[in-house]
Amino acid sequence: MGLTKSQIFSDRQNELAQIFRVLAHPARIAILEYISEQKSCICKDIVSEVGLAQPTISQHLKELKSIGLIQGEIEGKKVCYCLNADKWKSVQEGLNDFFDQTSINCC
Amino acid sequence: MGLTKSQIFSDRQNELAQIFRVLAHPARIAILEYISEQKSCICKDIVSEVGLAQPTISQHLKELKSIGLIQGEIEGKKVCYCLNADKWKSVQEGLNDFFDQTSINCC
DNA sequence: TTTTAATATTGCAATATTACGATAATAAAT
DNA sequence: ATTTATTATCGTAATATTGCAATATTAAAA
Repeated sequence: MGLTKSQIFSDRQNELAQIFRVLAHPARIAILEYISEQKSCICKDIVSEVGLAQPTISQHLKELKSIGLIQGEIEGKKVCYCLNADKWKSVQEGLNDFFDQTSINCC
Repeated sequence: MGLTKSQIFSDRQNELAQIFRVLAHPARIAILEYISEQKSCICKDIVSEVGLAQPTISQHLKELKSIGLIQGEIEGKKVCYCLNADKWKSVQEGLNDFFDQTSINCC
């Protein structure tokens, strides 16, 4: 079918999966790495750096914004993207909680 | 198109994305959590616990196995699944490296 | 105010993923 | 040997994702 049955899972499970999903594309990894390396993080520069078409990058940026990992500040006709440090930290902590709580209790 | 252009990204970026992709489904989160909670972790039990059809669970288990997060031991006609503790730890460390290295250097 | 530059949105084609019925494979139980 | 139980695989339908050309939007520059 292709339709994830989200309703049978807990909110926490769906939220975790959603975070993983946003990170589950090499272009979005590359964008995050590039943004974090640069002082200036203009969309146009991301396009040339990553090597995908501008609408494609814009779409990936939208997904990263959807969970708050990055934020875009409008500066004239440019948009300056940067990481959201607080969200970045809290996502990392959330994932660590998942890894820690899913302890080993093997057969 | 629907075809990720993996060749324009680094191995590391593709590998990270691949790990995130495998974790990016609530059923697989639920399976990992359930396996870790149980002493015995037979496929049939996962099917009743998670609430998806047996072929669907089998497919999800295959994906989790593909990156080594779980392993299945054949016991007669049953298969006993458990977490791979070493891989679990190394994946967690790899993701933490990514989060730490992607430092904040904002505009 | 027209042009130019930067970014977002829309529409669409192609591939990927999800889910499950049907069926195969395997091994224990009868 | 046949049946039963457990898991894996195949085939297929439906939804999701990826990527980009075309176009819209917005604001600076000329």
